[in-house]
Amino acid sequence: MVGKQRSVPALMDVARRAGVGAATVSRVINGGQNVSSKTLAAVQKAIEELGYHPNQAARSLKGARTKTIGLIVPSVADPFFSAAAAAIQDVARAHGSLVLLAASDNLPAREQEQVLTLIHRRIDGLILAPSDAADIGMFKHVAFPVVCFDRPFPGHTLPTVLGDNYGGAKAATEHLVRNGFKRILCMGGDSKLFTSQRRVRGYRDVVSAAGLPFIAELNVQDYDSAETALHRHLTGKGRIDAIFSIKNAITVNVYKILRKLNVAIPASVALVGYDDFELADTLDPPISVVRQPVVAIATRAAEMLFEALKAGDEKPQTVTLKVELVHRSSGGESRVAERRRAR
Amino acid sequence: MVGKQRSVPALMDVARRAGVGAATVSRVINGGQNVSSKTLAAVQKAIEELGYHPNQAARSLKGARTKTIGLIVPSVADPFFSAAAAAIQDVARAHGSLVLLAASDNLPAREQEQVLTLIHRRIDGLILAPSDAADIGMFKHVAFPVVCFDRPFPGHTLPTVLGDNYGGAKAATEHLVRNGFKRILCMGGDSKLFTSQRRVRGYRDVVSAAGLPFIAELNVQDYDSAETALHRHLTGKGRIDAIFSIKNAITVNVYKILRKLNVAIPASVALVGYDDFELADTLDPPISVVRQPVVAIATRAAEMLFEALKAGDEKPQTVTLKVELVHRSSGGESRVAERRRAR
DNA sequence: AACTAGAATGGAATCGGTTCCAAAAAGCAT
DNA sequence: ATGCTTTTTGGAACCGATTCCATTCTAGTT
Repeated sequence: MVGKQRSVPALMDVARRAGVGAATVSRVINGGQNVSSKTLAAVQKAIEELGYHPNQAARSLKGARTKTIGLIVPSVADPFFSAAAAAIQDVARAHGSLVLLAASDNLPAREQEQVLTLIHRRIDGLILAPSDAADIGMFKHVAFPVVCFDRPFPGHTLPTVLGDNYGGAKAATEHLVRNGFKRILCMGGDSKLFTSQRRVRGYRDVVSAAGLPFIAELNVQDYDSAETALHRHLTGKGRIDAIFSIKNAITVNVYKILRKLNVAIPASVALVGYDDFELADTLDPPISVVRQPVVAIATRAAEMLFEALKAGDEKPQTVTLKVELVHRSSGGESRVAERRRAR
Repeated sequence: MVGKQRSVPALMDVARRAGVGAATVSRVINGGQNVSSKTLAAVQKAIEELGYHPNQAARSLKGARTKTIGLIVPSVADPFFSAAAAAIQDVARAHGSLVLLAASDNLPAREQEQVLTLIHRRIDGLILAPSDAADIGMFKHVAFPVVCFDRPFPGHTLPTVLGDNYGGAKAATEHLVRNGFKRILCMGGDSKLFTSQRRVRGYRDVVSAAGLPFIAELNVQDYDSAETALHRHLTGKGRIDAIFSIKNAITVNVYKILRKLNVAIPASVALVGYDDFELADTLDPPISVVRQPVVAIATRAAEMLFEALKAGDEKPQTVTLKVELVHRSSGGESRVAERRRAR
C-alpha cells in the first residue's frame, strides 16, 4: 500500500459539501443537463476539492456502461496480436474505456471460459479473434456487441474485420509465377485455421490456373518438421524452386533451414512469406512478404465496436482490408530484370 | 448483440429457486462455511440450473475484491512488455483475476492519468513499469498493493523486480575486453531511463578498471542518429573496435549500418547487444546479447502482488534477477580460440 | 397580478451482492 | 425430557451510484 488507507469520497460527500441533493450531483457528473449554472459551479468546486471520482462499480450496478471492453486474443506475446492490442487500447482510451485483456491460447475451452468471465464483468463490448472451434452458444446470455477480427466467427455473421488472406496469397503466388518459378511449395499454417485455409486457397487457385503443380506441406509448425519437409522437397526430381510460407514463424524457420543447407535464395529457391516481421528487410537476402495492416485491422474493429455501442445495435458487416505485397528480394524480384536484360 | 437480451439471473433468483435466503446463497458462493450439506446441495443445484454467476460490480461495491489487477507498461507493442503482459496475465488467471491493460507511452502525464483511471476502477492491485518521472503523489488515495518491474519507482522503495542491468552490462563489457577489444563504444538508450543508467555504469566500471577509454553515444534512438554517430567513431585515429549496444532497437540498427558500410563483424568491429531478440541467432553473424529473463521478471512481479494481496500488506523488497550473456559470434567469441591457436 | 409551462431540485427506490445480528434449529450432556 | 451450547438460517442494512417522480422555483404570458 503506497498511501494511507483513506476512504475515497463518495457522491454523497460531494452532495453534502455542495449543499445539494445526490441526484443533482449525479446530473452534474453526467453532462449537467437541467442544472443551474450556479449549482453546477458549486458542485464542480466540491468535486474538485474532494478529488472525487465516480465509483465505476456502483455505476455499472445500476445498468450503466462499465466503460470497459474485453479483448480476447490467441496469444498476447504474438507480435501480430500485441500490435493489435496496442491499437485497440488506443481507440478504447480515446473513448474513455479500458481494455480487459484475456488470452485464449487458441484453446476453445479457454476461450469459452474467458468469454464467460468477461460476461460476468458486464463489459460493454467484446473484441475477439475467435478460434476455429468457437461456439456461439457461449454468447447466449450476451447483451453487448461483439466484433471479430483477423478471423470470422465460424458459422456466424458477426461484425468482422479481416485481412484479405485470399488476395494476399494470390498476389504472393502470382508474383512467384510471374518471376518464372514453376514448382512452388506452399507450407506452414494450420489447416483448421481460417486464415490458413484462405491463404492456401489463394495459392491453389493461382498455381492451378497457371498449370503448375499444387505442392503443399500444411500443418508444419516447428523447425524440425519444417526441416524434414524441406529435405523431401529439395531432393529428387520433384525439386521445388520456390516457397510460399503462409505463416510468420515458418517463414523464419524456412530461411534458417535454407541458409543452413546452403541453398541460395532466391537463385536456387525463392521465398515469399505471409506477415511482415521486424527484421525481414535485414536478413540476407531481404525477405519479400505479404504485409497485413495490423493496426488498421485492429483499429477498425475497435471503431466498429464503439459505433455499435453508440448506435445501440450492430450491423453484421464484414470488412476486408487490403494487404500489401512487399517486394524485397527473396521472391526472385531481380529475375524479371535479368530476363529483360538477357533478351 | 449476439443473443437475446435476457436478464442475467441474480442472487435473489437463486435464493428463491432453492427456497433459501439471500444470505445463505452468498455463503455458498463464498466457500460454503456454516451451511448444512443439504442446503449446500440445493443451492448449488439452483446455481447450476440458472447458470448463475455473481455480478462482480455488485461484489466490489460492498468493498470486496474486484478480482482485477491493473498493468501499466510503456508500450504494449514492445516485445519485452508484451511478453511480460502475457506472463502476468497467466499468473492473474491462475488467481482468478483479470488484467486491465494500460499503456503509458513513457509519458508521465499519461501514466498518471492511467493510474487514476485504474484507481477509480477499484482494482485490487497494480503492476507497473514506472517512467523515470513517475510521481508518487498519484498514489495518495491508493489502498492497494503496487509492484514495479523492469524499473524501480524513482525515489521510493516499492516492491520491485528488476533484471540485473549493472551485472549484465558488466558481463557484456568484460566479455569484449577479454576477447581483446580495446576501444569499446557504448551506445543507445535514454540517459534518463533507469535501465540505461545502470547499463552505462556497468560498462563504465569495466572499461575504467581495464584502463580502456570510456566512449559513449547515449540518447541515440533512431537509425539516422546511430549512423551519424557510428560514422564519427569509425573514421580517424580514434577508431572503435567494438560496440556495446544497451538497447534492443539500437542493436538492430547498428547491425544494419555495419552491414551497409561493409564493416566486418566481429573482425573489424565486434557487437554485443542488450536484450535478446527473435532473429538474433539468424543474422550473419549471429548477435551475442545479454538476455533478460522477461517471463521470470514479470511472473515474479505478479506473484509478489498476489502474495501482498493475500497477506494484506507488502514488504518493499527489491528482487534482482540474473541475466544471461548469450555467446553467439558477433562479440568476437572466436578470437579467444584464435589467439590460443596462434600461440 | 394571476396563472402556467418549464426548469431545477431532492427524496427515495433500485441495482446485486455482503455482512451483521438475532432467531431458529440441531446437538449434546445431564 | 430439560437446559445449554453450537450450527444454520434469513431479515435487513449497506455499498455508491442512477433515475423516476413529486415538488419547488423561475420565467413568460395575458
